[in-house]
Amino acid sequence: MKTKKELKKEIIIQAALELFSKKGFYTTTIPDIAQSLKMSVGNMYNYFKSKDILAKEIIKHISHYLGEQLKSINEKEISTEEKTKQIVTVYFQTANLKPEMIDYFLRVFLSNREVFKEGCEGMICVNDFVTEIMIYFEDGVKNGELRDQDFFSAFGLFMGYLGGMVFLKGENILPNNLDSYIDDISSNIYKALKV
Amino acid sequence: MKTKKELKKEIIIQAALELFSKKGFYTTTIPDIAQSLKMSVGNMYNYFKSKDILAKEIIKHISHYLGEQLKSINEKEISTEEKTKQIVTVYFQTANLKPEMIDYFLRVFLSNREVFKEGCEGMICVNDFVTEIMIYFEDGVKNGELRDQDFFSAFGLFMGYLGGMVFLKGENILPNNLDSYIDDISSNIYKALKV
Amino acid sequence: MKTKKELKKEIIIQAALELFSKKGFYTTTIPDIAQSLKMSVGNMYNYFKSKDILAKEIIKHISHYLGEQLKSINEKEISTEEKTKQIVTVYFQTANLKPEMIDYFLRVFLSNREVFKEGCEGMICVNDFVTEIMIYFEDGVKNGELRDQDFFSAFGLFMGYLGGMVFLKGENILPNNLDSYIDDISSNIYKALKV
Amino acid sequence: MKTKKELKKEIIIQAALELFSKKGFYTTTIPDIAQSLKMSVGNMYNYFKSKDILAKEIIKHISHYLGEQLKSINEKEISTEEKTKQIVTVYFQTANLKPEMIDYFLRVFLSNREVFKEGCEGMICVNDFVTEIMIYFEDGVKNGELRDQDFFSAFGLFMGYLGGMVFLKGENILPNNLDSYIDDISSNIYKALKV
DNA sequence: GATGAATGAGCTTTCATTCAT
DNA sequence: AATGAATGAAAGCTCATTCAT
Repeated sequence: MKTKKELKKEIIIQAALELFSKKGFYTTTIPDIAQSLKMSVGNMYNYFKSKDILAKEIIKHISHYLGEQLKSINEKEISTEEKTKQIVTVYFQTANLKPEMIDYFLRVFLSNREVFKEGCEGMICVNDFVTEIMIYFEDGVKNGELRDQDFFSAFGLFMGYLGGMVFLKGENILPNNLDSYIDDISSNIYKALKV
Repeated sequence: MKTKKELKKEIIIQAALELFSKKGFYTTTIPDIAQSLKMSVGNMYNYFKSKDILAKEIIKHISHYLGEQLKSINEKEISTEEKTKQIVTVYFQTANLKPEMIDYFLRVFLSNREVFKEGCEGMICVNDFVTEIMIYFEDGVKNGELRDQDFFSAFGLFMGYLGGMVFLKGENILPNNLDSYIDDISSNIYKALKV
Repeated sequence: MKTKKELKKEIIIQAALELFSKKGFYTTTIPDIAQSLKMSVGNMYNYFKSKDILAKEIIKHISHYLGEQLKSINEKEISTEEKTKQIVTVYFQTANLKPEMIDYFLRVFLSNREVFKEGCEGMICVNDFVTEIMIYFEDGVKNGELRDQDFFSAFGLFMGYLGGMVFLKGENILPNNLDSYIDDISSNIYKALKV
Repeated sequence: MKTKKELKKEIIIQAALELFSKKGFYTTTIPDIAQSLKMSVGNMYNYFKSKDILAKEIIKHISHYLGEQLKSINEKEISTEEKTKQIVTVYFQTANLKPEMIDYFLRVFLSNREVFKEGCEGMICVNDFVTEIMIYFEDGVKNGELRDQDFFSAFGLFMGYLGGMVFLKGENILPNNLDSYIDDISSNIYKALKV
């Protein structure tokens, strides 16, 4: 069971996540976060020893959340083609319902290497999420639906494509909402990856 | 002919581009840039009135450079399939030879929206580049090779995919060098977009 | 009752007032003020959000102080002639005992309009003080001692004259101390204003 | 006859006077002045060795100009009462036609002591002007119209009063234009000074 | 005389972090 | 756990002045 302290940490993570994703890492200050929680600056440091550490906890939190979503898809008894569509759907749903998560991933985690350099080497901090994509891919290859190409080429396609679309949406460049692209995009991806 | 001042501006742009892409926008200071050029801080401001303005000039510079590359491909009398491959090749070549450009695009321009908000609305600052992708796509549709889908879906695929791969490379996650993925990736993209 | 923070703000106001009036607004730096209080520069900003805001608080403080002095004179049951003399006396006393106040008024507030433009429109920031002069004048007119001329003409005489004398004193141009002029000056003023 | 250099110096003085009086001494930069004259920054320094020196030349220029005006009044064969009125008139006329002069006097010269400390000790830089006021006063005493009081008390009244009125005008506080106050004010002054 | 690039000291302001309470 | 005052380093930017041309 979660301790009181753990619960408060989660509340802080959520508030910080929203601010970082909206305003950027460097333009969000610790006082900003504290104030949004009506908490004192000093007390924040009782929960997270530094701004950087907080940032790293957030990306782990996001990775865990997304990983859980994908896991439940991977466990279904459906074709890889269908899984592809469901993953795209879940990703866009998250972008719609919890846009701060995807934004954080794209604009904070991927962009501020210096912050995550120590403590998130490789893909440590997004392990939960990457692992599930890997499982999706390997299952697809095993069951004969997907070509056995280099995993990273497939991963780059998947993540780059989806990230790119959410990014374009965030810039108000897309004429339609994300959902309307689900068919096109999952079809594009599946065509690219299938045998 | 370029004035002395214009030449110096380009030298500054190059130095700043390298530092921003390597260390990030907020962690690179004007003194950093000045020092790397053995120039005084004050004099920097004779060329660019603010750090933000410098950042915007850089992205325009990059967009122009990439746009020119793509333009020469678009003008060739070759199939869209071949163009696809050449675009991927040029992009990865740039990522190899001038990695700071792609990095800047991915990690500075796309991530620090507050910096580019004013002055780069929509895609103004990357117009040269986006236009060429648009031409590539429309030509492909016209000559019957590509499906007539929403441009942004295609654009997101292209840019997200390539950006994602370069990103993974930057993280030292890819086991092989970028060139070795050219065939896989251009083939994946073409499969995704063709009729 | 005053909070600790309010008390500290007053201490800062006093220190800044002394420095601004002695050295001028632009030639006094925030580090100067902080150092005179053995306080850190950053902490100054916990009390006043900017140098300009500090300057505005100071003039309000002075106006309030002088206003209170005049108020107690206005409330006395004495002739306007006597009031005139007492006002001159109080003004010169302040110039002697708290010269920084009169100096600030003359040399910082009246001279650096760009600083006080926003937030001190009209006479907002010196309202307490001006109001009492207005009451003095109107009472004098009502009781038949003073001519009913345009208030500003009378105000300009009063304030210009007194300010001018203090200024001359500050320049070490006056051969005698201010007090020795009280009779001459209050008599000059009264002669100028009486019916 | 004036040399070319002297003429150019006067042009610079006029431009600087306008800017200093409008924007203040510290908020007007040498580039500002140079630009307003379409002159290079470096060349400015061929005429005035520093910003401070320029400021001092300007006040001497103003004092000379006003002194000439007063001199012509002092030389007239008219009563001191009439002279009083003419002096007020000339002062207000200047405030209307060349407001930058009076503004400079009030807001730059009188307020930024640190600038004029060296080189304008006492009243050196405004000697021409003060001398004429002194002559006006002494003549008035000699011919029996004015009381023989301390000169500075009279001077403070005159200058403080007039300065105060122009100041109030500059603040848009006076409901009427300055000319309409001439009678009131010269009468107030004369009443204050006469025997 | 004229130009304007170059210098560098110094300013205001911010902010992660600490610490006394 | 909680507060928020305090610290101090560092950032972006300005500007009087100089100097090579």
